[in-house]
Amino acid sequence: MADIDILAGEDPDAYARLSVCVDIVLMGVRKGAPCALLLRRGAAPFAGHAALPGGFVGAREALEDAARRVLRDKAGLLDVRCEQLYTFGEVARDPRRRIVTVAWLALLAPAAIEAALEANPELLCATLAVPEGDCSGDSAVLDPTGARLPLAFDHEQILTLALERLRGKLDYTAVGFDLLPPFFTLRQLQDVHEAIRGSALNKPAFRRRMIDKGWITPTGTRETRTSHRPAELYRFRGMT
Amino acid sequence: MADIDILAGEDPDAYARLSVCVDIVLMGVRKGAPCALLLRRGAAPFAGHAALPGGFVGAREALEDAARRVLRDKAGLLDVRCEQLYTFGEVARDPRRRIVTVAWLALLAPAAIEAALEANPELLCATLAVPEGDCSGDSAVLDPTGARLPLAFDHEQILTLALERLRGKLDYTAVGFDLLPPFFTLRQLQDVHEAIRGSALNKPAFRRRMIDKGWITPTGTRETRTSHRPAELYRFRGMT
DNA sequence: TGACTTATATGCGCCTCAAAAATAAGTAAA
DNA sequence: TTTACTTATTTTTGAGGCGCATATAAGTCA
Repeated sequence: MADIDILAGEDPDAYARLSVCVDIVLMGVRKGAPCALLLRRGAAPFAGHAALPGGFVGAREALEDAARRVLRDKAGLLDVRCEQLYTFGEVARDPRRRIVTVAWLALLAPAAIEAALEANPELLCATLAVPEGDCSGDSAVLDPTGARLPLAFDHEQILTLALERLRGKLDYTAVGFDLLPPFFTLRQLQDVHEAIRGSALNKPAFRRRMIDKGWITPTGTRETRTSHRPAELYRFRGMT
Repeated sequence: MADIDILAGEDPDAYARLSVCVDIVLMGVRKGAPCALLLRRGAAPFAGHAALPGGFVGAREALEDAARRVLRDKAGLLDVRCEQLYTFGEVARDPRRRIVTVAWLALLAPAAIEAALEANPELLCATLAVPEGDCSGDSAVLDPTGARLPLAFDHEQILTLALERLRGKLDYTAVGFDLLPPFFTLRQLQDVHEAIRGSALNKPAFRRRMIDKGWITPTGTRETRTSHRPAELYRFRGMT
C-alpha cells in the first residue's frame, strides 16, 4: 500500500478517488459452444451494443460482495462459483469518465443459464465462436441468430481473457464440472472440454485421464432415452 | 461495466468514489532463496512493519502506468517485466479508510535487485522462507538477519499469492529467465527453479527438459573463475 | 602428476499417455 | 426373431518423458 510518508498525515481527500465497478462474465457451454450472458445497452455510449452485467462497488462493500450482488440482481443467481479475472483501468475505457473495473468470471451449469435467462428476460446468451484451429486469435461474439454482436467498452477484451483463463485452468483444476449438471456422462464432460479448447480430444485417452484423476465417481445409474447404448452417469467428487 | 440504466443519465458523483492504489511485489532470487523488496513503515498504522512499495493511482493514469511509476520512483527501475497479480478490496484492509489495491508482480534479475537496493537505501531485501516439503503453507518473511518480519495490511497475503503465481507459471512460461542475468549456466537456472518450488530437482532430467524446450541456446562461452570444470553459458532465446 | 570437484553425456527401467482395435449394450428395421 | 447400426466401454500397443545411475570431460589445487 501506498505512499507511506504521504498517507500518514495528510488529508485523504487530497488524492484522486475513482469510480470502481465490477463486471461479471457469466460463462457456460450451450449447444457444444462456449457462451456468455450479456445485456443490450439502451443508451449512449455504445447504445445497442452488448455489455457485461456489472455495477458500482459500494463504499463499504468488498469487491467479491459487489460481484455476488450483481450476480443476484442481474441474473437471480446465488450459488455460483465466481473468481476474480483481471482489473481493467485504461483511462479512456469509458468515454464519459474514469472507471476502473474488476472483472469476475462466473461459471454456469446449463440449468443456471436457463434460470438466469428466465429470471431476467433482458439477458441474451451470446455464443463465443472460437476460430477453428487457431485458438490464439480473438473469439467472435455471436448473437443467437449467428450475427456478429458488437460489444461495448473493452468488454470483448474481457470476454477473450475469460475464455483464455478457462482454457488454461481446464486441465489442472475442476472448472469443467461447474459447467455441467450434477450428473453427467463422460461424453458430456468431453464435449465441454472440447468446446472450451476449441479442438477435438481422443476419447479413450480423455476417459482414462478423467477417471485416473479420481475427481469423478460412477453413480451406477445410466442415461435413458438414448437410441443407442446408454452411458454411465458420473458425479463430481471433489479434488484432493 | 455498470448499471446501464443508472449510468446513462444521472449524476456521476452520486456514486461512491474509492481510493485506488497499486502495490508492487518486487521479487527475485538471492542466495538460493526467493526474496522481495520491502519498505519499513515509519508511521501508524503498522509502524515498524514492512510493506510493499506502492502508490495511489492518478485520476488520469492507467493502472499499469501507476505500477511503472512506483517501480521507477521507489526502486529506480525502468525495464522490468511486470504483470498484474490480483486486486484486493476488503473493506477493512486499511484501518483508516477504504482503499482498493491492484497488486502487481515484478520479476528482478540479480543485477536489478542490487540496483534497486542502491537506488533506494530504504529498501530491504526480505527472504521468503518456503516451509520445507510443504509448499501449501504460507511462507515466512524473514529480514536479512533471519528474524521474522511482520508485514503491514494484507501484504503477507499478497506476497504469498505472488509466490504461488510464480510457482504455477514456472513450468510452462519463461518467468525463470527474468530472474537470471542474460547469460547463465544450467545450474543457475536450476537453482532458480528449486528456490521458487522449494524442492530439489533431478539434474540430468532438468537439463534435458530445458534444452528440449528450445527456449535457450548455448553461447559457446564458459564460466570463468571456477575451481572446477566451467559450465557452458546459455542465453534465453524466447518462446515460440 | 594426481586428487578433487563439478559439468556433461549416455543408458536403462518405469510410468504416462495417445491412438487403434476389440467388445458390449442398447435401439430400430427387416 | 434376427440383423444392422450406433455409441459406450475395455484392452492392447507403442512412443515419449522422466527419475536414477553410471561414465566421461575439464578445470583447479596440493
